[in-house]
Amino acid sequence: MEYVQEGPYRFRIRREGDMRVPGVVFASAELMRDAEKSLEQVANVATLPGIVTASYAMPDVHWGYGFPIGGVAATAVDDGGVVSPGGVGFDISCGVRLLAADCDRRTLEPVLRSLMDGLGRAVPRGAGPGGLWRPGGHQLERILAGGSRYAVEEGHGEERDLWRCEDGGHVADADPGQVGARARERGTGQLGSLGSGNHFLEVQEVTEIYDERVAGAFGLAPGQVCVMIHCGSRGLGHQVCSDHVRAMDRAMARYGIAVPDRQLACTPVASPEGRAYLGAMAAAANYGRANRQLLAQAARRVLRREAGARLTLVYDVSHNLAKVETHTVDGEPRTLCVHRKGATRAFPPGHPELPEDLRAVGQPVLIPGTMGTASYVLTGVPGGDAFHSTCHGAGRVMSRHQAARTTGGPQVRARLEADGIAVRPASSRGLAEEAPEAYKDVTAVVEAGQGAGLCRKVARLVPVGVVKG
DNA sequence: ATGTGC
Repeated sequence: MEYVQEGPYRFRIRREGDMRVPGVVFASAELMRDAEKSLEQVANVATLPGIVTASYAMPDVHWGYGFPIGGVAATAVDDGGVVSPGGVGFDISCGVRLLAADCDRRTLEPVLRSLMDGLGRAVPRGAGPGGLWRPGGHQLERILAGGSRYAVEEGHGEERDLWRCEDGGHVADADPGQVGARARERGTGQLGSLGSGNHFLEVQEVTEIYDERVAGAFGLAPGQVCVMIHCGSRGLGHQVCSDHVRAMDRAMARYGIAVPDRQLACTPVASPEGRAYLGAMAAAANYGRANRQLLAQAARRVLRREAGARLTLVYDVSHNLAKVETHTVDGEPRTLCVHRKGATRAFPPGHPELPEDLRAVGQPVLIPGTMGTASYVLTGVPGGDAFHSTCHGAGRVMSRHQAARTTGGPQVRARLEADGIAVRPASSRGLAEEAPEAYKDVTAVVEAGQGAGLCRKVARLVPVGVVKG
């Protein structure tokens, strides 16, 4: 796939063939070498009906189901624009929650071992069922409609948490009726669990602040202990995606839509199938939000008991979601369905959807690294391209299989512990698959995002202890 | 990501 460099962190794939818009990749020249493998997918997305401006790729882009992971695509709702489950991904509303503790790393040191043991016991993880709260009666229905808001109403959190959640903790327009029986069955036994793969709960330390004013508004200071949670909607989201991909695949032809890859199955946002998917997706997103809310409560209990520390929510944001938003296109305000898959919303200062106490500084953007490396807190910037979006993490360079062949669980654990990082893994193989060298350099990814004018660095956090899915 | 496959 051919491309031209347009700036130090910007590359363009020229519009040709069935592409309706060009492709734009935000990356350094070095990251572009990894990105090259998924440019075909960036170009395929550019053919979708109603797509506006460009098919975007973030610096951590890699191959995904239909759409690349690290892709952003917006379609015009009033102009036949489509919605595609592949543009959200299987793990609907997968995202990150960051909590700040009222203590620093030094005070934690003497209790670190018992703290990690406590977290290891308290946090359900790994493949399959097992969660903190098995919803009974109409509770699952309420979770699908109410997300974190309902979890807090049921006593799993503080009212203030909701101020610091994207969408106030629950996505409006959820339609639980579009979540099938199988998805519900899978979801009932997994609420309040990390899952597996790159999902984790980490105890971290703030080691660097790049912007004191913004960090202060986020509630972050040097040396401070934080807890970062990265997880999604488990089997429920996965089943919702599978069910609606199948339905759209069957319905697509009736709308006269042809796509270069079946995995791009889509129908107009305004079609019954499009509405059904968006309603089910919002319900799965609410399940994902409640999931992170419950895990945060478990972390709070353990930190209180083992370290006498209190956790305050910094923010909770998804990096797998489609949302109907208003953006200016060619000088006109347009209603767009913005697909962010492995891409994080990054609203700039002054955005009306931000809570009042964050309005002056912008939205916290939470970027999880790998087990052995740093994570970052960023903020949105004025004029940010790609419909106010940026990267979502390091992004894989090695397949799971390749990583497990290269190293073993015990080696990964030994290396991390030599670096002073305590590990509580779900499985040894999983640990090997998640070896830091299987990922890109998260620092290079974040630098490229900032260089491209998509976001700005606020703080760097390093792992102290990892509870691994 | 995922009861790691249709």
